[in-house]
Amino acid sequence: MANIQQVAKHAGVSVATVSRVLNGKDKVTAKTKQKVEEAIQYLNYEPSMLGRNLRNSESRIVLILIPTISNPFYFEIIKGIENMALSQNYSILLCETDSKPEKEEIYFDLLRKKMADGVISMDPAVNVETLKELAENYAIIQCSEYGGGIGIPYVTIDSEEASYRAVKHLIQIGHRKIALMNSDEKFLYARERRMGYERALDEHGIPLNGDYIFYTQELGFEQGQLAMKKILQLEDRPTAVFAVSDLLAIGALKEINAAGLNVPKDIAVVGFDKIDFSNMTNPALTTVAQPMYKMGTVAARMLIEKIQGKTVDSVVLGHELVIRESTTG
Amino acid sequence: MANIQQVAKHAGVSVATVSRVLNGKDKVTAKTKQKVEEAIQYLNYEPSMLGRNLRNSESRIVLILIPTISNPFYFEIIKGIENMALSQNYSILLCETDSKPEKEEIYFDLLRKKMADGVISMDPAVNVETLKELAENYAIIQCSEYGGGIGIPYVTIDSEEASYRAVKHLIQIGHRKIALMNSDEKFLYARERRMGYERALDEHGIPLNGDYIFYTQELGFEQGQLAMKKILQLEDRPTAVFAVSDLLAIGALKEINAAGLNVPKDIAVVGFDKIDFSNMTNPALTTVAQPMYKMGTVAARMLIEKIQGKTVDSVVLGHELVIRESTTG
DNA sequence: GATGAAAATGTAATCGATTACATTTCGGGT
DNA sequence: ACCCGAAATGTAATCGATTACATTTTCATC
Repeated sequence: MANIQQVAKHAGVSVATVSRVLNGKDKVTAKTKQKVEEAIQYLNYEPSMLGRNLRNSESRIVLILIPTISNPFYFEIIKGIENMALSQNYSILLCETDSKPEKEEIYFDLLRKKMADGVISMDPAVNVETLKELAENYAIIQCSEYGGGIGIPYVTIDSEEASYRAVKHLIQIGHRKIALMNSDEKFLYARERRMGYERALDEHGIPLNGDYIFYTQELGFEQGQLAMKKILQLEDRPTAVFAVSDLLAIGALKEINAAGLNVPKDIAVVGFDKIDFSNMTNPALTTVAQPMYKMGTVAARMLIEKIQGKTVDSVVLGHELVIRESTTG
Repeated sequence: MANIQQVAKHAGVSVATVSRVLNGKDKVTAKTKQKVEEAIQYLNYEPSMLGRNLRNSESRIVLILIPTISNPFYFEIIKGIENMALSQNYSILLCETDSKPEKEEIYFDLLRKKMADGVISMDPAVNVETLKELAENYAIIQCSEYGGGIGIPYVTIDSEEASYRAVKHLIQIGHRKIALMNSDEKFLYARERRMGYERALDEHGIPLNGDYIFYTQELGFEQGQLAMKKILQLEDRPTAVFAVSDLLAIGALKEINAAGLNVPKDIAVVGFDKIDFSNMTNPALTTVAQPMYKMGTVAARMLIEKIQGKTVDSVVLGHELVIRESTTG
């Protein structure tokens, strides 16, 4: 547990020289460098980031805000962020907010107290006012979800278009009675996905049926089951369901099976996100793939640039419809 | 972005007094306290943890080492750790090692550089030698996985007993040809689970059949599929499969379905861990529930006590067999 | 109002690094 | 041998808090 003073003393040089060897940007003679390195070896010295961070007024930590760790949707994004961050010597603090303002505040406080250099928010339920306020003084990027027009840079996909394509696929394979399992429209992406749904119907001359649109409070498996229960009770039962998350879709799948019906023969199902599990279900799920890893790396790069004081622009990434058994049997 | 000096000046007191108000343990007059609080308000002051951490030689961050974030097994444990940690004013840094020593080293370095106060390791592939060495100077707890007899406190379940009960359940509902889908026996828990399997067979007079034991490199879905493929090709096909992780079991499930066979009629399946998804499959999976949330809180409490210099003892928690459709239809 | 112990507050060292600026050393040219 | 600029190294301030110890204030008591 030696410090830089002791290393300097042992090497017979000043702390400045030790620091220079450590950081390697200022010049030191090969000979002194060796002396210092020997002392470091000998004393088993590891520079303390506490001292360095204070001096540099940085923590080299970035926060990732997610509503819950249980949604596999975030896995690849997080990996993307992590790898990019690590390559730039940042570590990531994963923050589960449970969509609760109290927990959100705990993590925002880390930012205010300089324990974190920036935030990547993926929580759609984040308090936009607080975020806007924080963005004036701190580096903040929104990833996947974004509040819309608040001047915080974001990286996301074109939800409207993705939704449009998913529904169009269902129409093209012959469906006309298509239910939409959406999340609460207080979220921008939910509104966008409904618009895509409507545009696809409209374009193919299918009248909009309000009874076919369902809203769920969260994007989980249970909510999917519940919504599907309601759909199955409709008099004029849809022949296809488009769910705005894979977990919802997997819930629907299970419920359809439980009712003794077949996917996709009786009801086709499309999900959204292409989480790992969408491939493990029976049948495998047709779904919209978001470029999650890329999204993560892009978000991380943007954040780091923001931290360095550069101005960064928002990014919209592409997506892809992955057609599997739940629509084509 | 005010600092404590400016607050002191503005309030007309010394920095010591401001610090006392901040920490609230030393006494200050109501009047000065108010003055200070007004100054804090006025200047929008937030104490910097960088300064505080340096002075206190702590980071108030704990590391969680997991092989991969994609295995839902860790969710509840992480939640448990997080909640306990937050309640004690610690934040958690989630570290995905991908079971690679290089990544492991990055995170261990954070510990050495005082960026973290302790580690909870859940990586079975962790380098035991390094861990042992680190444990001499730093607070380290092993959670769920443990290297065995290295003097690092751990919290886990009785794997042998859990495995025994799972297999016994299969025997009790009539199975005698039971395959074991195990992971590499370089891991202690894998050896223990095989022992439980053997004990159950032995106790019921069922001879051990080496052809029924399969080893997989990792505990994922694909490995489960692969192993199941091999099992299905056996001449004397087993009527039941016990997999040491739910992901393996889910892979098996999918493969059995793909072969046109029925679970549990043709082949019964038991998993291990009770991850969220074990309930979402069709049929729902019989599995061994580990008390994951509890495990997390216990591990976190142990770690914090270790950080505070106390000595802590290892803990073995209970488990529970959850019987669902994949064995009882 | 003087006294003194207790309570409140202040002073300054400290944690461990980085770095602007000052000083020393080096080496080439004459 | 001497001079001078460049290169290497050293000195000390700095980041922003906490806290041991010193000093001042308060107030009950006589």
